[in-house]
Amino acid sequence: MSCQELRSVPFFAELPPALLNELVAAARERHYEKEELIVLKGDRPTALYAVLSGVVKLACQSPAGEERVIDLVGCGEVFGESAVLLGNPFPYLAAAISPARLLHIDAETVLALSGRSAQFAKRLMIKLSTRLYAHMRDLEDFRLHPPVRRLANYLVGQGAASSRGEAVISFCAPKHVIASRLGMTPEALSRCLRELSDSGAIAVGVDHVRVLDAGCLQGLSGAQ
Amino acid sequence: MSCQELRSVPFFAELPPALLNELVAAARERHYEKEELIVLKGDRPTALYAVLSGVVKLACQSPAGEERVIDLVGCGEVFGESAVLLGNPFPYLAAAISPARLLHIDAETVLALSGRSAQFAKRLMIKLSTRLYAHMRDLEDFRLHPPVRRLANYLVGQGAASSRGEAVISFCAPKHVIASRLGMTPEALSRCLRELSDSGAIAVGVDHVRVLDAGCLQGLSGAQ
DNA sequence: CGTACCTTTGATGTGAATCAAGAGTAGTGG
DNA sequence: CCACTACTCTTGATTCACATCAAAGGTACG
Repeated sequence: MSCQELRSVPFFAELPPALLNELVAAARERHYEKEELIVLKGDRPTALYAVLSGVVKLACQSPAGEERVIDLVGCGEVFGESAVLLGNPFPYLAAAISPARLLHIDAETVLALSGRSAQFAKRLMIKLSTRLYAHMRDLEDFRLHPPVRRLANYLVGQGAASSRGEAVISFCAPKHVIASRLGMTPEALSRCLRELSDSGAIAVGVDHVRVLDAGCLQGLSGAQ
Repeated sequence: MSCQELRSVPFFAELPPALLNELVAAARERHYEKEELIVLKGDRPTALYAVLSGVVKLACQSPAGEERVIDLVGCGEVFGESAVLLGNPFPYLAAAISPARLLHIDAETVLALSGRSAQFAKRLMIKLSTRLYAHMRDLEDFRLHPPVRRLANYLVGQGAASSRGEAVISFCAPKHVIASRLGMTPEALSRCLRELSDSGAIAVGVDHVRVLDAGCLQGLSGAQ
């Protein structure tokens, strides 16, 4: 583990070298196979996790055992901070969707640093607040937007808005996982994609979407 | 404004006197009428809010203008921290449900203190994490539990579990507001209350619920 | 006492889940 | 290289839970 690698994760990127060294000392790298579990719902938090490569899903499970994907966390992202800070059991399960390399950063160290370094505390506060905002958007989406609009929102959020020409968004997971993330069944996602493609806003490929009319998408997605 | 009053808000209760004095200096009290707006969705955050008395609803609005209650914040609670820390526009609207007294604590001061005091930063991190956990539970509820179960969860969360005898839970807002908070129509809430009362778990009063069989409620609510 | 609002109850409608095939797309082994 | 199997994805038919609509109690307040 090198400082270099740690700096590739935006969450850590701007921290001063002294802190990075402490974090590196508290970190260990681990490889996960496709579908391998990382944490179970209810586990005591022993580490903060950073995804170096691959994709990880966070999900909750119904009593019947079906699972709903809460979020997909990709390369360079971090998860588990709130559990570590609170010391509460993880409220969700985490599992690798593809083969993945993760960094485990010892919970004790994170906790200690959060008390000792104002800069680190600041990063944590910003990360927590950002996550909270994201969750609020999700909750709002679920509570007042129909599936098509949730899909449009998702595509816009994935960068459909960025280029004015034809942006291409590739799915980081099989469609049924994306469907679950968006709170629908695979069948529903399929129909929503078709609806958007019929309206000319997008062209659907096997594992990607080509954005033809970003304006239309954004109109649907409610962004001004 | 006195330190005494500030200390009545759990969020501030354990802070050292020096900090409390700074906070008091940055605080001003304001009264709101029933239904008066406190912040609009999209407002720049100018303060952290603490509820001294009354009840405040946080809500989002659909394009059509109907609103969905995200949370009800009562006496001794605090809201707006994430907006202040991030400096992002408020993602929801806040309005008094009943006549209310609020404390506005200047955003600049909050921001400055969060950088200067490890203790204050810690409180903020814990508050943010706790809120995140609450949101996760909400999202889970919406995504995989039917209305009756959401109601049961809510009642248990309100303290139905505490006493083993007959707990009484009084609604802090008119039923249609509670209904919105629980993601249902007033009609649906009415039917859910009836269902629980028919099953003998609760007895429904005008503005309260008497819990007769906490075990049954908790069984429904999924808590072990 | 009457008006206005909140709540309950019943009848109806609809969006999305579920159920059930079928079509496309890999991976495997002959 | 081509069949064979196992998925994943799409499409259509059906069902169901909840929202919506409509109207009738209740309750509070002037």
